[in-house]
Amino acid sequence: MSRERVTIRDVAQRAGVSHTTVSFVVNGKASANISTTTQQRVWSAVRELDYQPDAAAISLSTARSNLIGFISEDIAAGRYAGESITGAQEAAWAQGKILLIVNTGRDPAIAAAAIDQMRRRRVEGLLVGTMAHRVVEPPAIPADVPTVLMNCYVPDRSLSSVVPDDRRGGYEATRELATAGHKRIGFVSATPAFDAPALRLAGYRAALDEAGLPFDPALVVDAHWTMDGGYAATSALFDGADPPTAIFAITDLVAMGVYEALKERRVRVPDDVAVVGFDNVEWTEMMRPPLTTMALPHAEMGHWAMSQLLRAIDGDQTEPAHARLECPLVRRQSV
Amino acid sequence: MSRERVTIRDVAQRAGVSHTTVSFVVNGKASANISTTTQQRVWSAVRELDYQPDAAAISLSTARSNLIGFISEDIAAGRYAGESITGAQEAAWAQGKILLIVNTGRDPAIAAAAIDQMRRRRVEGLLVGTMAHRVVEPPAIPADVPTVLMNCYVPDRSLSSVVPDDRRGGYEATRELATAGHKRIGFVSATPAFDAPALRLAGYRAALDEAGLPFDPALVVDAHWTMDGGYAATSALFDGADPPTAIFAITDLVAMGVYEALKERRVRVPDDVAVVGFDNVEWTEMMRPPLTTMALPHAEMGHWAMSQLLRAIDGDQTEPAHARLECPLVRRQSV
DNA sequence: CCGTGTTACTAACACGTGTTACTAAACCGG
DNA sequence: CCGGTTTAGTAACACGTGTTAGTAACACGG
Repeated sequence: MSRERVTIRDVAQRAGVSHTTVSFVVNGKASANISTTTQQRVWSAVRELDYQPDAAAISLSTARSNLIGFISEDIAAGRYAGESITGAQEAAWAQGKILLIVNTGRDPAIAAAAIDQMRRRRVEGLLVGTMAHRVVEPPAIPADVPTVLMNCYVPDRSLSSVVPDDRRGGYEATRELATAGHKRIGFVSATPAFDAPALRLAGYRAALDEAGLPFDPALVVDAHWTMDGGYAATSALFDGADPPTAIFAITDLVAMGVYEALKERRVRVPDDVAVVGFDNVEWTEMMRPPLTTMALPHAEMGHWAMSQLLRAIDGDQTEPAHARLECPLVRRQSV
Repeated sequence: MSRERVTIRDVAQRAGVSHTTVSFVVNGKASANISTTTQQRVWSAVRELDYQPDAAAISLSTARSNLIGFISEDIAAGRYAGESITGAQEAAWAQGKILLIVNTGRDPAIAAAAIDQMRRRRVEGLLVGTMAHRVVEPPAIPADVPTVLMNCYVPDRSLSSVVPDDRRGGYEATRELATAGHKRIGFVSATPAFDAPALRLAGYRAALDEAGLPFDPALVVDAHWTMDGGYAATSALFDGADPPTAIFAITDLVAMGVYEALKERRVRVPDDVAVVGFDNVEWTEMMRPPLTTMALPHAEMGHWAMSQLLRAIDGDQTEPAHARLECPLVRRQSV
């Protein structure tokens, strides 16, 4: 309020040089031009006046904003968005880029307005993330701003994207159970419009094959994507003949329902039946027993997406790239 | 990449007017100046060229960035940051302001660099949020950028702040138990360097007083701020003479430990002992029975903070303001 | 003393917008 | 037809930086 802004010209005046010289010194382009003594004079003037270059002026002049847009579907639902932001920021920070974040709350109007804002702000690239691994409509993004999708992808693969490797996750989860000696492994699945279920099922079958176990359709039950769903599906499984000795649950939430059903039947975990979940949500370690589960690599996806984006911005990479990131197995005590 | 940016001058040329006229029309300052027909010509040129004003140029020219800085301590820990962001963005969106978010991860170096960035970017205001309700060092923010603290405050109250009303939360939690007829209400507390414990304890005592119940120090036990802490404290309580019939747990996490200890002793919730938690973390509804708890108003704090900030930016409010926001009781089945 | 580099800078323009001060034309009452 | 007022617009500058092209001073070999 009190004092005016310090501009590059104030610094120049104080150092007794032109503003051009200050610009050269501050931006490190002084190597061959400016004498050492002058550079020192400039730097001390900068320090004395506490000079901060104006980002807007720089953007205008250089046509580089150093801004990265981050559009998230639902930033308040669980930790996923926070983790991707953390990962993305970490990769961006070193390059002096900063994140402009908009939470759309799944409202297409807000999403459209957000993209507009991003264009006005001249973001150098765009990160778009969804909560669940799924296919999305190509967002209405101008072709000249590089974009990377997180946890989702477009049908024609024309935009870079990074997703969790759900198939391998399903494989590893099942293998963990097979390795523990289980012969009858149930899969409590669910069928929303996401990609995860089919992929995890494929991984489940691959692991059975590898272990020489037969695939028994009776062991695969569809549940609702909820705790009650897991409860009901497990009950059905155990009401049938020859129930499983291990269960792979499509989701930690579903696994919670599995636990409920098992407890009700006085079936102990992991002694009588082993359970593996998926997602590694924050409360899995508080389940009794703590749930062994597959972690979703949100932070890693954020990091990968940003690294890829930075490459695209620098022009090092013009073709869209795609990655499937590993879902690490988190061993706890349910197997 | 292909086509050049369309500027205000392109629009002007297409509409056959000066760029000044376009500026007037676009910014709605044309009321008394520009004829209706000219305005229409300008608007259609804008649409035909898909003109988007350059935010950097506007910032430079008007000295208004329409940016709000948001500095968060740990954006990936739980939902708290996501909720505040949602609330803050909601309030900012209507005014065309957008959020510049930095996650410090509690690293003072990053926090300092973040504030530097914010200054360069000419943010119009700053929101600073912490995970736990506590006092903080005044951040090194230039005096001329309005700031609002979320979930924390500075000792001298020189910066606006909004915090949860933990005292009232403790009061309501305890009253809920007293109203249900409980005469001996235990308080499983904890003593980290946050403000919540003392405030909630004060509320607890106030509610006891109001209900005409005596304060018995033996019913207040200190636990670690963990699940095991809650377990140990509860065990101690029930090993003593005359155990409580209800427990107010300082935290949902602690309440989880309380549940554990009660289950082990075959004490049923809520039939034998009622429990109330605090925080309303996402998995409370998955506890058995679902936990009655006090919700932390993160989204509301974000909203309040942003509204306050916008008032300060507009100059409507020059004195720092402070708010304590209610923690709503979320009734489930543990009482 | 002359030409040729080299060193150490600076003048001037560009970036895209907002805004103030000014003008040319039209209108209007007498 | 004339002076004043309104209408409709524009020229020119400001914002703060980056950058290109150019210059003055000096060294140096011949």
